[in-house]
Amino acid sequence: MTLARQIDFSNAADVTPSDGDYETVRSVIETLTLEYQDQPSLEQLAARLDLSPTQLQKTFTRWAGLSPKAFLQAVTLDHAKRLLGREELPLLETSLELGLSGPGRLHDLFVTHEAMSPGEWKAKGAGLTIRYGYHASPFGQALVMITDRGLAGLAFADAGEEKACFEDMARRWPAANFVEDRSSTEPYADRIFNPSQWSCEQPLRVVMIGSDFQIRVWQSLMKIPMGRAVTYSDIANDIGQPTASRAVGAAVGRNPISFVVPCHRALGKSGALTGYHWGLTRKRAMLGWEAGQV
DNA sequence: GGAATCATGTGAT
DNA sequence: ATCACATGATTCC
Repeated sequence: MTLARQIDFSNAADVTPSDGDYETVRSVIETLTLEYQDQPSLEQLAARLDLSPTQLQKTFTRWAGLSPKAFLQAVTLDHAKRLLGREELPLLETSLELGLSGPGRLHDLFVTHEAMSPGEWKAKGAGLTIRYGYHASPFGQALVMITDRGLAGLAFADAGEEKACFEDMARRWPAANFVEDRSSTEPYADRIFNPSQWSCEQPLRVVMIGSDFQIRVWQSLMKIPMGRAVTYSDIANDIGQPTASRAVGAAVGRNPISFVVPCHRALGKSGALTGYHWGLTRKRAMLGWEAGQV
């Protein structure tokens, strides 16, 4: 069973599922954004990947729920600015009082989150057992990390980079004890990347391990609904430190639970995608993919 | 308009 | 102390 198949629950019936979708899609997005000036045609893109134009069209649409053309539109500056939603203040203000560990509806994937105490954070994960495993996802190989209190980390790796990806994550909690255990991380992966399983009856448990400042930033990110976006300075305002937008950027960048904590919905004030720890292409992919999940 | 420049908070070394 | 940042506003051409 492939994740690509699970995700496209709307019209999966007439397509052949394939695990390699993200590779294809990634390459198309990269080309499209790198060379958008020469507007490469579907034929040209397909030729480079050794696919027929119709194959490519189908693969892409199955993945995103959006044709390549519509996708491109969904990740332009223009569209990003719309996502930012001029002057409709409530976005972040509304759900301000969530508290640290109360359950709540945080973006469209229902999660409860709790934060590690400052002491636990300072211990750098000492005494903590973290189980991890790799799973296929719409955005490449996903590295899932869990503790007995819930999901603690989610990272992405392109083929061959799994090792580096793991080390990147493990560095964050150097004193923790890591155990590979694919079977216990699998349910999390299933759950996260399958929108039809997003429900509040059994919320996804998430545990945030980070400094006080980082946790405030991440909680703020959780309030951004799917299909919307905010700027780094919006977040700075939300946490009551309006001049700290740059620090916010740094904290967003260190978010260990990418996608679930929707750090890809933070944009520069101009609407430009300014950066992403796991690659700008992936940030575009996530934004476009979400645009197709309506 | 766009490049260069500065003020800026946080966390790692 | 110092430094690198997924920023943003200002100030020059």
